[in-house]
Amino acid sequence: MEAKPDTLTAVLWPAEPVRKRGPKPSLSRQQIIETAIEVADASGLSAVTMQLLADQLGRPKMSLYRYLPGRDELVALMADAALGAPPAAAGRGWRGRLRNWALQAWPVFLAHPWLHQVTVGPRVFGPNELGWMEVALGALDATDLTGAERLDAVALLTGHLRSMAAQRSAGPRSATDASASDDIEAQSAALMAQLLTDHADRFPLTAAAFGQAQRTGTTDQALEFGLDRILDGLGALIDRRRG
Amino acid sequence: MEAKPDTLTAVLWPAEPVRKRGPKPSLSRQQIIETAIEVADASGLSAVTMQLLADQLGRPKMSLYRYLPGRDELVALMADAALGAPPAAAGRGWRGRLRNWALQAWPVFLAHPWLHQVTVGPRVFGPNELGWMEVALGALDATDLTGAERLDAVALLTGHLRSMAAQRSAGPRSATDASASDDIEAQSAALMAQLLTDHADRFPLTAAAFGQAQRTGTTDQALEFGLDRILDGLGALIDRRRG
DNA sequence: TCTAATAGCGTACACTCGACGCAATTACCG
DNA sequence: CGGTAATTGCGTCGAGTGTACGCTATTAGA
Repeated sequence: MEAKPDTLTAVLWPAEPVRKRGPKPSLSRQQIIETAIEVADASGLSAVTMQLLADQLGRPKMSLYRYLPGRDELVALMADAALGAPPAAAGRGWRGRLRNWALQAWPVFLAHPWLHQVTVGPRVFGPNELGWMEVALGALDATDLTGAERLDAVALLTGHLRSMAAQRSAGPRSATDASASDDIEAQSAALMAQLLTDHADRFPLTAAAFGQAQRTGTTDQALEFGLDRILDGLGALIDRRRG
Repeated sequence: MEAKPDTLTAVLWPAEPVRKRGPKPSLSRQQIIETAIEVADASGLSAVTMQLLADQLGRPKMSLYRYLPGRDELVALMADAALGAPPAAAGRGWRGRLRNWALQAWPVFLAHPWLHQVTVGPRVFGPNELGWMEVALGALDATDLTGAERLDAVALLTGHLRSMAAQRSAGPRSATDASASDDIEAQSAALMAQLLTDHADRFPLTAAAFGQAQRTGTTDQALEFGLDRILDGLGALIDRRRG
């Protein structure tokens, strides 16, 4: 129920493995995490239930608690595992590297539609998430930005990524079918269109912009739009600092 | 459990009030929403339970379902009510107006630490949320941006606001005490500092940036940093379009 | 071989949201 | 001024959820 930062740290940053005495575990933490990620990818994070997970693994429910302190810790482990190892830095200059970094993170969020609602707010970072951050900060290493500015810049980028990822996949839904990603976005757009035609007098600008955008824009364009705007803004600051 | 777009629309955009025949309701939907917002502000969104709400109102639990189809609809109504009526457009030029718009939305997110996790993803917009969007689009009305670009620009801004709001208040926590906002952020920072000193060899850039930032940066600075970067980036595009 | 530590996991318990249906109340209409 | 019909109040119940606790079986180390 409650947040347990110390337990989360202990789980995400495991200490030395001690020699065991008792019987051999018939399951592994990695196994649980992997199937949990599969379930979450297919049916949403709310479908990741200790009961379902145990059924999937062919064990009784309570046996899972030998490997994990609780569900919160499982989710944290899922997030860091789903993020995966950070990519190698690639690209020309800070801008190219940062852009590549974001474009490499994007498919990760698309592959795990629940990831954006978990990598948010004050939390305990896992090794992989810290690794991604390290790579992003590496892109800004040659600039004259201060430490706080670099962190803020990376936070701005990740915030945009998460925001766009949220647009793709619904929030706390428990979708049963896998074809929900496009459906939900299209369904939401249709509903919005209906709403705006019904109340076009109260929201004329929104109705006009939406009507025009519906023929041209997609979410991928929104991603690139925000990305380029952020990079432009960062570029202006970096140039100002250097000059 | 499931998402019900049509029900949400019916609740958020109520039709004409029909004349009633039966006994007079002893509660009102507005009353429920208000106390639900109070509970959420004080103890987090997860504390908003039908049971607790009913206790707070001095009624049995099931009586609430006469006023609301279910919890999802309640949360949607809470969100639109907490957002409140949009502010009047104020400021010089598109930049001043957009900046004011964001700075007026910010305290709303701070006052309702759960709002950021609800105004996310494909969803049914309420009247107030659409009103806010209309005002933001009004700021860009004099520019040469296309409809899609204007929507993307507003989405970029709101994404940043939500991201910063999430940084302040924890995610799905159920904080008991009210002094959690500063505590959690400080606690998280301390934990991050500990983590980075423990593994400074693996994440040297992050450790350096964080150590430098911890003495200077706050979350309010991060908000303004991202805001100014976004506005700079939008300005570059707008100037390019005009020239 | 004996012992001590560990894994497996059955049985609770305290919660959650919500479906259903009956009884009481009140407004409308003849 | 009735009688009818619709609406509210809400008790009961079921299907979920996470997890504390403690007993038994197993196995590595002394």
